[in-house]
Amino acid sequence: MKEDLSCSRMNVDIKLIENAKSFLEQKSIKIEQNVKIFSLLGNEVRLKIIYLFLKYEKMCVCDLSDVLQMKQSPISQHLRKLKDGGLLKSQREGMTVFYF
Amino acid sequence: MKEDLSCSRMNVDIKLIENAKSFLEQKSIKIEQNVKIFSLLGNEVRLKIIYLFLKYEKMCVCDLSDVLQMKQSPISQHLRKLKDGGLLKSQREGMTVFYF
DNA sequence: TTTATATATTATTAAATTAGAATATGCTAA
DNA sequence: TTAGCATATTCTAATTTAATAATATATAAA
Repeated sequence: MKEDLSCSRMNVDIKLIENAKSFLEQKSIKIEQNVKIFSLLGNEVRLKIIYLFLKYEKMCVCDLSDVLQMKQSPISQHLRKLKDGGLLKSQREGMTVFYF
Repeated sequence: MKEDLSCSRMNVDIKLIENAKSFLEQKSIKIEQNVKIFSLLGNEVRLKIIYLFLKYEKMCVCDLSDVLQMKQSPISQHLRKLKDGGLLKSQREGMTVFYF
């Protein structure tokens, strides 16, 4: 065990280290899921989109493009990521696709 | 106004667009702060560190290095980011620096 | 003082993320 | 059918992020 330690300190709590490792192992799925969600929200454009939906219920890609003053392409890409991450849904109404 | 629109749709709700813009403007500081926090948590190593501190109160850089099985340098850098972001504090005890 | 240990910082490189341009797809209406 | 508009996808360039290696700093003990 000792060979794996990063520091040669005398008073290492090996129990703690092993305990902590298995704790992370247990939580690994939850952690991965949360990393995904946090990294989605950790982008300014995407967080703005989420804020907008908390207030406005639904908007189309054009609306978001106008509000955020960005090209339609990156907006569409961000929306896809949010949708893939389960944070948004979409619904087509004629030519227009609404997200909510 | 119309020239700024990304799409030439007929039934744009200009009021909505303008309202949404100023809404984001109002929230901009909060949004920026939250983006920062979310992006800190949106990294697997950093989120694991936070999980560990939710359970173990305090650990030193060596402990984290052993638990996460990573070199001391990246751990130290992640800790600094978390500290800069206000999510952790540190305290030196002799040669050892504890974070909590 | 010198030596050893824990942590921090800096520089470099590799990988991931992002915006925009170009193009493709899907729907509607003429 | 064709034309036009909204959205999606793909590709590329620029930026950001992260890990490593090397070096520096800080503390403690000999």
